[in-house]
Amino acid sequence: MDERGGWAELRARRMGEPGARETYQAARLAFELGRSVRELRQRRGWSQEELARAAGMTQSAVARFEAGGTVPTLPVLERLAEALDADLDMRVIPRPAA
Amino acid sequence: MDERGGWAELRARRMGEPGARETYQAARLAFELGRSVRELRQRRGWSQEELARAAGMTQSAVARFEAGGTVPTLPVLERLAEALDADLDMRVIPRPAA
DNA sequence: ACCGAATATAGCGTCAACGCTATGACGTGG
DNA sequence: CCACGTCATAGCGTTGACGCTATATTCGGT
Repeated sequence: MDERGGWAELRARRMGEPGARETYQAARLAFELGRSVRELRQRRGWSQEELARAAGMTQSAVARFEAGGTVPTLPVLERLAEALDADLDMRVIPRPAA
Repeated sequence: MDERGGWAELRARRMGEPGARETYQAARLAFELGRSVRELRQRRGWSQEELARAAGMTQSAVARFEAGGTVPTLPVLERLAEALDADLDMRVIPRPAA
């Protein structure tokens, strides 16, 4: 029954929980951010540990983040972006009033 | 000596602390996000309390956020954006390799 | 000056992200 | 098969965002 535990499981459960639509969105965002960071890292040929060092954290933290295990905070995102020579762009964009 | 305390003070101190450049950036981001949210809210003619209700929180929470008193988390940002009929856009943009 | 609405602060309990160390799982080259 | 590098998990203490209630401050209107 897919009882492997771990972050993937955790994430999946969060996304599935009803009534947590916003949390769902946040988890989704976290996941996508994780993916793009991983991509940038690999493009540089860096190991998680190298990135971790550059961003001032440990390999496990990077792994957790890339896997979408937790919803990251802005400071962490900022540090990762910085380490990857990237900019963290965030904005609240009003939807076109129908 | 401007010893009024409060979030503005807190924020200013954070931005000023040396060695915390990432935290500085995060605080800056938080501040700007707060401003844009406030703008959207006012454009709608909403009070903090109205927005708070729509976003599932209290007036004080909205005030704290708009003032940049704390670095907000993704779920909170998501809920605020949702309440304001807006989308939260985030991406890690690699700087053009010089 | 008074009143009521809107906003800013304060103080506090709770909970999840963060950061760490250690270890497991996986793969590859010797 | 074994050593090694990389990534995934686990467990745990610390810290700060979050959410609340209550109160202070500000401001416009009468």
